[in-house]
Amino acid sequence: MSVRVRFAPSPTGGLHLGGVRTVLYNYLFAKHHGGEFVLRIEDTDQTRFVPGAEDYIFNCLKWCGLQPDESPVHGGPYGPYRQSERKEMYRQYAEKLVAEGYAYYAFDTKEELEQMREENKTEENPSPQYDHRVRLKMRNSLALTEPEVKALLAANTAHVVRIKMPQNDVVSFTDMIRGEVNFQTGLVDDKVLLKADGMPTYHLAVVVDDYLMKITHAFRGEEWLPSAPVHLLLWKYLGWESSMPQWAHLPLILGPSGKLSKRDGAKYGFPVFAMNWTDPKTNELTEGFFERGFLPEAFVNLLAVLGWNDGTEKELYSMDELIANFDINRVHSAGAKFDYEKAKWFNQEWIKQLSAEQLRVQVEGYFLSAGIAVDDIAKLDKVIELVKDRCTLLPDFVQQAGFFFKAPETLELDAVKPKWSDDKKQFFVEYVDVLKSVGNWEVAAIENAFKELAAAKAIKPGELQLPMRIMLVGGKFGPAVFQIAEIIGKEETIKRVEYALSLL
RNA sequence: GCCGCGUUGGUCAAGGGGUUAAGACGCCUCCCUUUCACGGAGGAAUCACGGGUUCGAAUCCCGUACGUGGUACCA
Repeated sequence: MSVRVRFAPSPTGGLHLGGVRTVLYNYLFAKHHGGEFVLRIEDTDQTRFVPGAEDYIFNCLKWCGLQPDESPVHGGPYGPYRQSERKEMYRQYAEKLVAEGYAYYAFDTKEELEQMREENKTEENPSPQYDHRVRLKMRNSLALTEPEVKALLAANTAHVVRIKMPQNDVVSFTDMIRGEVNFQTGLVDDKVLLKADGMPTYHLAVVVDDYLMKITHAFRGEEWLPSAPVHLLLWKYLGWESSMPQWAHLPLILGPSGKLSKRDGAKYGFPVFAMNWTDPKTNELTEGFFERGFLPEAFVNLLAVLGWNDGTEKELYSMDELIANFDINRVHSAGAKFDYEKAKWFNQEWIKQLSAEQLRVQVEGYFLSAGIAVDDIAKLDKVIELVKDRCTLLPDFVQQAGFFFKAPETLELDAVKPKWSDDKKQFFVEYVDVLKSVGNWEVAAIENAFKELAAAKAIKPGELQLPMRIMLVGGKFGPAVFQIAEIIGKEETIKRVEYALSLL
């Protein structure tokens, strides 16, 4: 049977690191086994609908190169892929469970539930559950008589369907990452399966949809582990046990102080979402890796090895290499703290690894938004190749290479002035004349002329190189000066030197 | 509180009874480079704690501590 996995986000906001990594592991596992990766939208909570969130998720996946084989926009044989559009499919299963005694109707109002929690609340038990200890005291089809229940139902009384968790049972399963995990059913509450509005909760929906969509392996975040016994029981009660997927609960990605939250981004200065997300209600912007100047190759790479390794020392992987090497059994069971410094290192490595041609479009984009026009693609490629070793994030190219296309607006003259002298000024005045007569404009000629003149004036060339650099570049950075002079051309070199001289 | 999961340098981590306990990021020193990087050579830094089991424990078992998640008609 072909491998089928799914990622099931709820479209309520930005897609953060952990979410992308969950998609990634799903995707890698599916592709490694030649299977399908399904994207299902879990939008059963109508109160949390956020416009734009679904499109946003697709954009992020596209940027990351993690395209689903089946989804609301890609289609597929098991649709619809939006749970809100599958609403009618769930009720029958909930009813079946009630009919067979595995679930029951509950008519408790919000107020009644609150009251129950309030009354049972003690210091020892700050969050009382709706479970076997209280269910017979509540207003549900277990506690009420049959005529009472029928009457309530006939009167269209708002009600939910809850699972009836066994009082004394142990549910266990083998997690692909953690091994055997056990739960005592009596400690788990009677989760709502079908809400009063007819929508299923996550618990019913995952089981029904995973079954209907023929999912073979279910990977999700560790936060789902505590409700796993509910899902296991549902598979069993619905009679689908033999087609239950294999589970893997992925470790959490932590921030500098505990669970990674979008607040950490603002607080510690690093992005936590894949792409920029602006909350339509609060207008609050949470920064994304894309906008920060990360390459998708690097983003995927760093996420892949945050919690997984193939047992070798390899750390840099292309998507194809990840697909070839990924093994869910080698995923760590412990949560991993996200390290932005290392994330930047991955990006730097990928910038070094990609060719100028592969970086060109993105670099040009940053140039354009910085007001730098690029007229010559061959020149751009040459420049990218020359400076990419000193760029960590894509916007760094503006600083590191912008001066090849546009004269620096400000010169860091403070780096020159302390050691400036009339002799040095005279040197540059004469050097400009020499440059004007250089016929063969290339590094060797420019550099030799420089050194010869310096020797003639008995000034160490090294002391003149920094001023020269500031004149051409504006600051103390960039590739070899004469290399820069060659690329920006004779006319421009002379122009920049003369301009700088006018300021000194 | 209860339940689940976890715990190897600051961070990511390999190793799963006998190792000088890999490697990477970051940090420090030096070399290269008369800029900044890249690159190269070194360095500091680790098995949470306590009991077992064993000739021998980072590795297996139990307990404790700590972290983290769950305990919603949210996912």
